[in-house]
Amino acid sequence: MNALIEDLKARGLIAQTTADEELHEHLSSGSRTLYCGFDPTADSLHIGSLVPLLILKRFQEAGHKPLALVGGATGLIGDPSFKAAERKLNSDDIVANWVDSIKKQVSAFIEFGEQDNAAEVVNNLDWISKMDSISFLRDVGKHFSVNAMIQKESVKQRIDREGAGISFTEFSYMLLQSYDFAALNKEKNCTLQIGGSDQWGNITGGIDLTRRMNQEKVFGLTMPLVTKADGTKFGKTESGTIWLDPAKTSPYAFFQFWITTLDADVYKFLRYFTFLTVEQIAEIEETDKNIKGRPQGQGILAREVTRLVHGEEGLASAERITEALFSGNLSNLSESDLAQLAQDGLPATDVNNDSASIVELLTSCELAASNKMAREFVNNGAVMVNGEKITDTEATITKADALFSRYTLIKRGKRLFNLFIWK
RNA sequence: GGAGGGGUUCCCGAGUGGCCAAAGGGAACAGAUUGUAAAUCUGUCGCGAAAGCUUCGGUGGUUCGAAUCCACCUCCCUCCA
Repeated sequence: MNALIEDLKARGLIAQTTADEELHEHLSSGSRTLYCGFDPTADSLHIGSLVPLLILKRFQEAGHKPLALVGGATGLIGDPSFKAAERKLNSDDIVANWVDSIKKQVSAFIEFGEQDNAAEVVNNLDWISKMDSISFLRDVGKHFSVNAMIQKESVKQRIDREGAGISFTEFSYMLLQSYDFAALNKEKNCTLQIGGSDQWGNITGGIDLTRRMNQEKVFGLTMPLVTKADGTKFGKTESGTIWLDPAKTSPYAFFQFWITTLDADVYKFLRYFTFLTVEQIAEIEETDKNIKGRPQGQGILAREVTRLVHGEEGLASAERITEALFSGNLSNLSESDLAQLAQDGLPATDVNNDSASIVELLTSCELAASNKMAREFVNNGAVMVNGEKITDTEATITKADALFSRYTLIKRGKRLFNLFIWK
């Protein structure tokens, strides 16, 4: 039995593998090369890609060589797997830009350098763009049966469902990804592909193609889809997707995302998203069972994952804001603390007058979408100004009332803040 | 190329001339309760203080009145070739 696979199993991180026993043997008998693909569908990855990224890292720590494939070519096509509808094509230059930013992000998780199992980032545009359409159809396409392809669960809803449909472009996606595996096997002796469970069809396609083109036996491993106990979608909040790019989701917002993890999910997420051992996590869970009130799991999860993604500094800034806003008294904050909060990525807005109505302030930032909503929030008692509840919709906030004549901190609801800076 | 079916407010989806800012569900938001949970209960959920205004793929038309009828355009789907 292979220790790494056993650990992944214990963490619940394995959905399916091909040739289970042979895979154990394969990984135990030497340093292997594996890859995972990341298609550029935006200028940043989001936390949905965190599980595969961390698994690449786990493999590397176990002595294997990870390849992060950025889909410069496949990103131009669009993966139809389990997607309800055909997607819009993005232009070459946009995708090329995305490839660059995603390359950088991916690089933060795995070690490069001189060691034998140093990571590499590859781009499938490098080999796919070299292939002409005749070779594609003769050398790759000939190995695929359309009969088999339309049977794949991943495209079923597009084929069966009334009102859906799939273009030849997206239908061919599987062939490109399959060819990636064969090409990486040939060039880099890559023998394992990992991915989310939605990639199973594409991965097995690649395994078959590699056997046919290269006469090589290669393996696949998929991770389960990350789900939440309440059935809502993982990775989204009221303010949208949680990105890995700190410019798109601040370390503070990122930290907050994890801190609000449901009790029912937190230990599972600790196993998925941290490098704490399963034994350590079991201990945390055991301790939490015996304390009344707030469990410690969410805090540990938030700290571990924020450190992994944003480093010690990002974690420190996230914790500073969290500490200031959620533990007790705002009046304890010094002027430099307040200045630091804005620096650390707490949403902040400049105000150019000496006074403004509460409604104006709320609508001038993300806290309220319209005057109507702003009034409703005030009426509901959802608005706090510098820690004091405001219930008068006509209230005026002045510079003179500001903390240090400069800062007004407004809270809407349980955990949404905006700092106003008077000029 | 031919025939047919569609595009409704964040999503799904009802609505075929006035009672429609538009059913229902989901998501979301606020309050109570709590642990910055869950569950539950209450309220909100186009804009506007209100009068009212803007919306049902687009443009134009019929009508006292249109999401609903007509014309053209556009995008999507299904089947046939």
